[in-house]
Order: sequence, then structure tokens, then C-alpha cells
Amino acid sequence: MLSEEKNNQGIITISDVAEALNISKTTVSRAISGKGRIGAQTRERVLRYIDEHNYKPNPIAKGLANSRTYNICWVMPADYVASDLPFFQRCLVGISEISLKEDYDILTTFAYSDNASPLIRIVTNRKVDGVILSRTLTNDPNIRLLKEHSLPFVVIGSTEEDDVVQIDNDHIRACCELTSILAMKGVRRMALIGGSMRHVVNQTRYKGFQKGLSEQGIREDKRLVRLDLEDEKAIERATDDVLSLGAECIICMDDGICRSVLGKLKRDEIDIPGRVKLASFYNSMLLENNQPAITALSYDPKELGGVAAKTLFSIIRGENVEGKVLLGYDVLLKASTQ
Amino acid sequence: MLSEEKNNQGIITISDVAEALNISKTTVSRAISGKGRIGAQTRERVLRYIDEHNYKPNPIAKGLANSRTYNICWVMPADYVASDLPFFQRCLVGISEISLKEDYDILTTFAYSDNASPLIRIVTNRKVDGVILSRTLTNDPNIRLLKEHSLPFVVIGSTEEDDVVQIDNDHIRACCELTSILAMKGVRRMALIGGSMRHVVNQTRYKGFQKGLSEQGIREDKRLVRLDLEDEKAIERATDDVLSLGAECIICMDDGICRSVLGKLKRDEIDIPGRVKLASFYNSMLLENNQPAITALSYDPKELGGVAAKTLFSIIRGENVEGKVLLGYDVLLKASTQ
DNA sequence: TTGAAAGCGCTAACAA
DNA sequence: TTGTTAGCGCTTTCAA
Repeated sequence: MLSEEKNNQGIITISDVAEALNISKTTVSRAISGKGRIGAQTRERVLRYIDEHNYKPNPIAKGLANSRTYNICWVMPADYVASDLPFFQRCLVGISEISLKEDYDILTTFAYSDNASPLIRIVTNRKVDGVILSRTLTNDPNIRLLKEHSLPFVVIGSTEEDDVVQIDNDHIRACCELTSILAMKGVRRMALIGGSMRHVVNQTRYKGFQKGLSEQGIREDKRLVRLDLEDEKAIERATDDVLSLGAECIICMDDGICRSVLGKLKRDEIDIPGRVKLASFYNSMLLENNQPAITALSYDPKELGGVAAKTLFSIIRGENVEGKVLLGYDVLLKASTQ
Repeated sequence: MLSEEKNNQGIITISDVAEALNISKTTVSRAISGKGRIGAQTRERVLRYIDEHNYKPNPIAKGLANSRTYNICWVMPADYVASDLPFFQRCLVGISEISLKEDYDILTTFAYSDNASPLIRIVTNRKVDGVILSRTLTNDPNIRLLKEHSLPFVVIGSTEEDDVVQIDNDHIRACCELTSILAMKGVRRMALIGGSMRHVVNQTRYKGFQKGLSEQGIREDKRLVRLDLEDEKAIERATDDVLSLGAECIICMDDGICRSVLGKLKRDEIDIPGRVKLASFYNSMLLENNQPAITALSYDPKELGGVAAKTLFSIIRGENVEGKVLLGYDVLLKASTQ
């Protein structure tokens, strides 16, 4: 056929379809989109033709015409990924499933704590219709960027800016609950070891920890709370410190921290839970497979991603969306706190 | 300014620039692209203007005009990701770094072993200029798809189809070397435990294992080679079997398998390396952090991703590219084989 | 060296 | 219900 030969790859365009059917491009467009009035039979005719001839509208051209890209952007924290932890990878699976249904694709990039450059490129290039941010910082440069460009976006995690749509687990309740449980098991001297407090999630978890303590009538011993630890060395020192201060249990802010603490304790041959109990405010395969298994809070990153994507698409469609969604959690009590 | 008000977001187009400078769009285009003759001063004038007024060419429009998307697609195996292993996440980091330099973005999707559907969508929608595939299968549906559409692509890993551009680590040499080393340490009865042989990488590793044995004059005992294991249960059974057949060392095809074997051995309180030595043909944080640390082969996924991306861009540019690139490896000898 | 005009493949306002 | 036309923002041929 003539039309099929126009393009190299046997790819046909809306014009080819229109020509072959002796109707206008507009009519074809309407048959496909369902927008505007169109005769039932012409509609049928078009639909059948494009099906038989395997016509696929070009989303790029479509996008140019109505200022859409049919892409969303997924931004992962580079440092977290570098540490091999699978949390955000699992979020992506959830995002991917929803996007597929919406006929959207996912453009993946990384966020660095000191600059927003990779996202700037994508945003100024107008390559996406919306963005999913993760693990936000206080005064997050990416949030600022997106607000300036008034591009739809949601955050996986929490932020202090309450005009931002946020999808998060209920860290306060979760951490409060785990802390309480440990207290009820008789642990009094609880140590908390964590990383950067610029990460909003760490602030939230700390609040939950404090809440748990106070609900159980335990006064927080600031010497046992070691936050903003930047590297392995600092974590090891903190571990030593809280141990010598008589900590009965060490709670780690997340799986990354817990991995380091665990390494330190093992090297020093300190028995868990005999000498000290160990728990983590976030779970990962690493902790589950450890011997002894580590008590931890567990979240569902895939669900988080899915809800975030759904919410983002609502915003893109112009629907009204509530400001903050809190998802559930599980407390996994394991051998490390027996 | 008038031009700035035309668009809602203060976004200016090539027409705005042309108008403001009293020249044609063509000239502006030439100044930017460097293609075609243009006066040095006009060029300067344009460049300065677009810099001062923060003009960014719209890549979507540009793409429509010259049939490009400025996107590449990254396809990860869904099952591997589901198992929380970080290998492909790390590849992505390498791909991302290179793409950034080329001003390309990465569209991420998943591959399922039974169908190619997510990639089909992306390919027929013509949303990318090239594809990076990973962990290919024998008779891989995605490879077939890409060949049919004659879309540029490279594979991270190996495939039997030698017209496909492949970036891989030298698994044969690596596995051969590790096997040899173990043999030289005096191990005779070596067991091999692995997953699906539809994965080309597993076939390659098996070959390396056999080569290592034969170079050391050891006859392969087929009863100690347990491949195509589908699930945890099968792996545990295989572990029991080879143990009762007197295996002195168990080699695992990859980190996922090794995790399972490790779990089994620990639950049964089988001492490593006292009762049996343990090694893995692929490393991961899980194995490094284990007590005892596990001897394993180590590759650099980020490098793999980077080289793959570079190669893909060469192909997209129409350059000639060699068929297969083999990258290096490290042998990490740890306590598990002492 | 520069510009006019057509075209990439689609949508949408307006007219018929 | 359908078609004409202009336009999305860029590139490229052809002519000046």
C-alpha cells in the first residue's frame, strides 16, 4: 500500500488513515479520542481500520499539540541508592504498575543533597507532566524548583511544607509503638542512633521515639541519643559510647544505620540480645536474614509508590487532592529483642 | 515584555527569540545547533539573548521535527528487583551519569520472563531512541521485539545471538578462576547450586565452573550440580542433597541463591567453613556483611551500566560498534572458604 | 549569510 | 456529523 511505504518502518500516521478512509484527520482523531460528536458507523470504520492496520497514535506529536508528555519523573536519593538499599527500587515497582494503566512512562533520575541539577534539566526541558519526589530534606531544593515551575508533584515521605501533597507511612505512630513495646518488655535505657536530621523522615522518627518514651514514663537520656552521624566511623563510635553508658537496647533509625551497628557489634563479639538488644525503625532483607533476626518496623514501599502515583495522576488531571496520606506499618518482633 | 507574556509560565519559544532579535527562526535555530552557515556576530547576538532570557529549546518539538525523543529505555528484570537485590539499581546509576552528559533521559521499565508487554508499549509508542536490556534469556522476547522494530539496543549480559551488541563481565574467566582457586586450596568435591538456565548468565557461569574443574583435573560430579531450581524449597532440598553427598564446598550461582543457601545452613546450624565451605559467583552487601563473610566474585554494575550507555549512544549516532565487550572482575576471598 | 515556507503528527476552534 | 484551518515549537529545503 502507498501509505505504508511513506514511512521507513511501515509506520502509518493519522493522515494515512484519513486518506485511506476518505475522511479528514479530525474525524479520525475524534474516533480515537472519543471527544466531540461523531457518527457511530464512521467511528466503527476508523477503529476497525486502525486496528487492522496496526496504527498507533504518536504520543510525541499528541503531546506537542496539547502540551503533555505522557511521562512522569521519579526522583531517587542518590546516596541511599549508592548504599544498595532496595527501598526506592521497590517504590518504583508500585509507581510503574499504576503508570502503565495510565499509559504513562517513568523517567527516572537521582537527587543529590547539595544540588537539584538533574531535576532542573528535566523540568526546564519540559519532559514530564509531574514528579514524584522521595526522602525529602528540610528546605528541599527540588520542592522549591517544582513550586516555582508549578509542576504537579507529590512527595513520598513527609515535609514541613504543608501545601505539599505527601504520601508517607505513619512513622510517628510506628516508632512510638515500637518504643513502647520495648519499654513494656522492661527496657529502660534505650539508645537511638541515626543519620542526618536534614532528612525529614528522621525528624519524624525521632518524634515517635520521644512520644513512646514519654507515654511509658521514661525520661529521655540525651546522651543515649546520637543523631546526625555522617559515616561508619561516627556510627561505631556512637555504638561504643552508648554501650559504655549502659544502653540496654539500641534502636537504629533505619536499615542502613542498623547494618553498620550490626557490623560493629559482630566484630566486637557483643552478644545480641544477651548483652544488648537491637531494633531498627526500618526493615530490610539484610536485617531479616541476620542471625539473630532483627526486630524492626516494616513498611510497604510498593504500596507507597502506587498511592503516590495514583495521587500524582489525580493532580495532573486537575482533581482536588488531600494534603497528606498516611499508610500503615507492621511491627516485626524478632530474636534481637527477646 | 510581550514575548514573555505569550506563554503562561514565562516560557519563551524560538519565535519569541527571532521576533525580539528581528531575525528569522531559521537563523536562531542555526545559531543554536551550529549547523549551516551563519554570521559570527548574529550568532553571538542570538547566543547572548537566549542566555540572558533563559531560553531553552523544547526537546519535544525538536524531537518531533527530527524523529528523536532524547530518551533511552532501561529495562530491568522484574523478578530480580522483587528479590530486593541491588545489582540493577547500581547499573542505573552508571547509565544515568552517561545519559546526563548526552542530554538524554532514562525511561525505566520492567521485563517479565513470560511477556514483553511493557516494552512493546514503549517501542510502539516510539518514546525512546534506544534501549538497554539486562539479564537476557535464551530466545528473549524483548530482543526479538527490538530487532523487528530495528531500534538501537545493547544488552547488559550475554546472549547467544551474536549480532547483538553485548556488555558483560567475563563470567567464564571469573568463575573458572574462582573454581580453580578453591581446587588449589584442596577442595575436590565442589557442589554448584543455581537458578534458571534460561538466564544466559547462568549458562556462562556454569561453563566457567566446568572449565575451572577440568583445568584442575577434577571430574565433574553431576550429582553435585543442581541447576534450574525454581524456589526456596528446591534450593533447600538441593543443599541437603549435596551435603549428604559429601560436598566440601557449595558454590552458589548468584547472591540470591547464596542468600537462600545461607539461610538454610544457618537454620540447620551447619558451620561455615568448618563443615562446608561456601562461595558465590556474585557478590552483594548481604554476603559481605554476613558472619562469616562469603567468598565471592565481584563485578562493578555501575561500570557495566556506564559502558552500556556509552555504547548505546554510539549506535544511536550511527557509529560502528564492536559486538561484545567484556569487563573485569574481582575475586574476594573471605572467611567462608578458609 | 539569511529567510520563507513546508513539514514532523497530532489537536481543537470554527465553520459548514 | 464532518471538514477546514491554524497551531504546538522546532528543523530543513530551497531560494534569495
